[in-house]
Amino acid sequence: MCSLRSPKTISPTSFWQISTLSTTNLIQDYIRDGNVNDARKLFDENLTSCNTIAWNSMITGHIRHNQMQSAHDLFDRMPVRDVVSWNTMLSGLNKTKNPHKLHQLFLQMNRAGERPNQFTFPTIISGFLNTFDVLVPQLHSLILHLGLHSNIFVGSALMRGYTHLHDHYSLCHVFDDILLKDISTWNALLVGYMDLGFTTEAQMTFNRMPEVNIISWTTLVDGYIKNKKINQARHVFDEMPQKNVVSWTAMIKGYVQQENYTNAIQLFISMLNSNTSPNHFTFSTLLDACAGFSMFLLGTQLHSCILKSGLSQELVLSTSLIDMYTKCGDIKSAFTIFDSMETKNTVSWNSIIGGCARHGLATRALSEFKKMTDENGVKPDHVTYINVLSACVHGGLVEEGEWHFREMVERYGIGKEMKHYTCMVDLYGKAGEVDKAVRLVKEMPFEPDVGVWGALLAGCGLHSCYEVANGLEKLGQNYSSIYNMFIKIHGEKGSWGRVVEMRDRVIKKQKGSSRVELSLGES
DNA sequence: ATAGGGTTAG
Repeated sequence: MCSLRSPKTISPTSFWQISTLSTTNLIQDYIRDGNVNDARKLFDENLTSCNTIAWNSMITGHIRHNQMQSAHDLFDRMPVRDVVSWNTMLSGLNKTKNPHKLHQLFLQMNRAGERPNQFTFPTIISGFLNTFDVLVPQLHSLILHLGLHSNIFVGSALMRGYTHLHDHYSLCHVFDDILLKDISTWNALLVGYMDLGFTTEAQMTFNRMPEVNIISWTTLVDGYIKNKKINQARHVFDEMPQKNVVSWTAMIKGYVQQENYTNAIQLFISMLNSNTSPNHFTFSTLLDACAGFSMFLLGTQLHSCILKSGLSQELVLSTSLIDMYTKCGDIKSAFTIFDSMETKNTVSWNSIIGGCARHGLATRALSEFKKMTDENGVKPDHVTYINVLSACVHGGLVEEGEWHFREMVERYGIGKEMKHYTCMVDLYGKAGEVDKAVRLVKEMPFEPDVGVWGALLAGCGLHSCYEVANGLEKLGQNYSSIYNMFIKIHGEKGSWGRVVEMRDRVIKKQKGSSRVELSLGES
C-alpha cells in the first residue's frame, strides 16, 4: 500500500529532484504565458539545478520572442544537449530565414553524433528550399535509412521539396509512402500538381479527396491562376462553399495579373460587401496594380481604406504605398509615408531610392542610400544597387556609378547581374562614353539581353555613333525591337536604303509586340 | 521543451 511520505522521510536527493521539477514547471508556465523575462530570472537564479528540459524550454522562450542571440548563447553554454535542443535551435534559425546557418548547424548536429529524428527533417527541408534544393534527394535517402519516410510531417516536407525540384515522379512516390494521410498531405499533393502544371491531375486529386477544406479550395483556385486558367479559377471560386480573405485575395490577384482591373476592383467590392475584411495582402496586391498602371486616383482611395482599416503601420503596406506614389508621380506623398515609418527594411529603402531615381532626383537618391547604409546600417541588396546605379544614370554621374559598381561586389559581396550591367551600359552610353559601354558588354559574363542592347543602341543613337551601331547590328538581330533604334541611327546618317530595309524587318518581326518593347531603353 | 498545406512589397 502506497501512502504519502512525511517530510521526514524525504532524502536530500529527492528534495533536489522535487525542486528541479518545480523550477522546470514554473519556467514552462512562464513561457507558455509569454513571460520570458520572469522565466529567465528564475532560470538564472537556479542555473545549477536546471535540467535539460529547463534549458530547452528557456531556449524556446527566447526563440518565440525573436531573441535568437540569447537562444544561441544558452545553446552554447548548455552542459548536456539532446535532440530536442538541436531541433529547437534549427527551427529558430528556420524562423529567421537563415539557410546557411541552418545548414551549418545541421552538419554540426551530425558531427556531434546526434541522430536527427522526425522533428528535424520538416524543419531543415523547409529551410533548405530555394537555397539547398539539391540536398532534398540526399535528405530523402537519409530519411529512408532512418525509417522515417512514412511519417506524415516528414513526408509532407519531402513533397514540398520535390515540388521545388520539379520532380513529379518523386512527389507521387513520397505521397504513396506516407502511411496515414491527412488533409494537409492531400493539399500538399494539390499544390505540387498545380506548381508543376498538372491541372487535370490536381482537379482529379481534389475530386477524390476524402475531405476538403478552405485551403484545398484556395489551392485549386490559385493553381488555376498560376497556370493562366483564369476562367477555371473563377468557376472554382464561385463554387466555393465559403470564402475567406485569402481566397478573395488570390482571385483578385489573378485578375490583376491578367491586367483585368475592372474585374479585380469589382471583386474587391464584392469582397467588402460579403463582410470579409481585406488584409495587407489584399491591399498590397491592389496597390501593385495601381503602381504598375499609374492608377493614381484608385491608389489614393486605397490609401484612405488602409488608414481606416488600421493597417497603415504594416511595413509591407507602407512600402507598397511608397512604390505606388512614386510610380504615380507623387514623390512628396511617398516621402511623407517613408518619413513616418518606425521601422524600415531593405525593401522600404529600395522603394524610396528607386522613386528618387525615377523622378530624376539623383543626388537625393544617393544621399538616401548613404543614410540607409551608413547611418541606419541597413544592408543593401541587388535591387538597391539597380536603383542606385539608375540614379547615377539620370544624374550623368559616371565616376560615382563606377565606384558603386565596385563597392557592391567588394564591400557587400553582391554579385553583378545583367540588370547592373544594363545600368552601367546606359550610364556610359548616355554620357557619350560608348567605347567603354561596348567594352563592358564584351566582358560581361552573360549573353546580352534586349535591355543591354537597347541601352547600348540608345547611347549610339544619342551620340550618333554610326560605326559602332553598325558593327553591332549582326549581334542583336534576334531582337525585333532593336530595329527601331537602327532606323533612327541610319536615318540620321541619311542611309535611307538601310532605313527601308530595317523597316521591313520590323514589320515582319514585330507582330505581337508588347509593352516591354515600348519601354525599351528606359531602364 | 521541438514539426507540415493556400494570398504580400522592388
